[in-house]
Amino acid sequence: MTDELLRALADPTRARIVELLTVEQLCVCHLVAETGATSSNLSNHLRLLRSVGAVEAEPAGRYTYYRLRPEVLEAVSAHYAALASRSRLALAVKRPCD
Amino acid sequence: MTDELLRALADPTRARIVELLTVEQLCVCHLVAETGATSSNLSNHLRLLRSVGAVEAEPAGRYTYYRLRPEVLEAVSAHYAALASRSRLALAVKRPCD
DNA sequence: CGGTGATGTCAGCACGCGCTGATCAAACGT
DNA sequence: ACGTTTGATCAGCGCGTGCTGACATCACCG
Repeated sequence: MTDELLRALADPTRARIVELLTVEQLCVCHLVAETGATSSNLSNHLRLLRSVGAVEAEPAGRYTYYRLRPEVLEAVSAHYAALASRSRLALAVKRPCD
Repeated sequence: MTDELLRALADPTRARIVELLTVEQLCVCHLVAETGATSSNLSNHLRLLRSVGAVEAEPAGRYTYYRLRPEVLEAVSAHYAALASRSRLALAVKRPCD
């Protein structure tokens, strides 16, 4: 669970991209239409999402389809679930301040 | 599930704070010792974490103890779990590009 | 083969944001 | 009461990073 992955998913524009991709696979032109962002802007965001393994690209002729990698999202979910679980136990412990 | 909450948790320093607080409740002086950051730096981070509801502060005389709010972490986990679940179905759908 | 449209890349700019240092308030110990 | 310590707040600085615009590339179509 790298910080880079969490930071990549926490950006508003990229979070929007991820949300759109949870419905169906989309090519960049769809994302341009849905988000209103420029193609170069989206291309930069998609490159970052690729670099952290959150999405993968499938060139299809002139277009490029993007899809999510569910395992990665599942890993993020598990990460926060573990933090939540441990934090429940932590409420019972208080380190003395001396 | 606000973007602000996700962004707050994605910052490396704040992620470290959260991780430390999953073990036990700590006051700011402990966090200073554990992270090596300055108290004003930590105070700023803690204020942001408070503003998004991730932690709560309990003044105890001269000290201030901080603890996580497990429900919030659980909500974040559930958020990503839902994305992961939906994304699995999305792999079977591909919007035509015309 | 040119023309067009889809996508990627990069340099440059601007804004956001994290870090610092100074200051202040409150609480404890002497 | 006074000094010390904890912690919060704020202004200012600097760096990271997202956005843009121009250019390059590749695939399709006439």
